[in-house]
Amino acid sequence: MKRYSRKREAILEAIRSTKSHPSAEWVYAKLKPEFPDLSLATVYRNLAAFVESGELVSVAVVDSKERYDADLSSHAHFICQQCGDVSDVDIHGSRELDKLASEYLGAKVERHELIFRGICHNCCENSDIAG
Amino acid sequence: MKRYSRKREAILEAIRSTKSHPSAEWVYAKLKPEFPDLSLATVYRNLAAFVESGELVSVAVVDSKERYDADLSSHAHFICQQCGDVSDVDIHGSRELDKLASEYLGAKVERHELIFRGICHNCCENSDIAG
DNA sequence: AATGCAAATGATAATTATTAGCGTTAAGGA
DNA sequence: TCCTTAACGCTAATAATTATCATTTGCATT
Repeated sequence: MKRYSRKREAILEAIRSTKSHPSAEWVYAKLKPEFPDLSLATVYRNLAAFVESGELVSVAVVDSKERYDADLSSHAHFICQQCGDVSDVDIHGSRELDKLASEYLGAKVERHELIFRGICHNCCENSDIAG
Repeated sequence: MKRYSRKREAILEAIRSTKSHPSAEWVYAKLKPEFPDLSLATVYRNLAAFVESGELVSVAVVDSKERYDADLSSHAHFICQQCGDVSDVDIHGSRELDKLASEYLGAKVERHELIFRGICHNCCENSDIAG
């Protein structure tokens, strides 16, 4: 039977509170002050459970670290190759695409993800100054 | 100065020889018989160098393992969530998309990747038999 | 309120892909 | 042939994630 857990709730809320698509480590650091006895394992455990249950989505792995998103609407992402920042791109993927791919492959296509890569606005400016 | 290396050539050729989008480990296993003194570190080193130089592309990380592609044309991929198989989907991404995202973000968008996820044809059939 | 069961947790050891360090080998210009 | 150093093999190190297990705690039942 599934039981209530204040920490679990806080972990979900932490992801929901930001558009930065955080990592497990980020969540841990954010909640540690409020929950001094929080264990990193609990963060990993709950994040995995939330992805499993569909309440969170894994967006990408950036610098070897998995990044999560609580925004379940179909949208694209941009990843800065310099600073690792992950941001939303409001281009909505159509179910049509999944259908197209499904017919092409003869597979059961459940979803797709669209990821742009490049250098973000901030990093562009900074390299301007440096260069 | 860059020097010739038979092993390096073989590593690139191994990736080029298949549409399976192999991992470093796969390349190592494939070449080990022909090069008994091949080191796994050499495979990793050369794969990273090829990605750096643009001769290979990193497609995705599947089951914690990085997967490579020698097909540099812009195309999408499908990843089976059951068996980890990675296959091509001949939907070509347009430069228009990158431009759109670039304007949306004010960033320098270099490329994008489109990844479909689901259950591949084979795994669908097998689960039919099993169920 | 006390009790009992199993879910949830904390702490930490284990796992594992990848990278770094370092001494050796060998490509290829002089 | 000699010399420089790129490329290599070997292996230790790194680091994110997972597994293990003893303890804690939510909550249904008494």
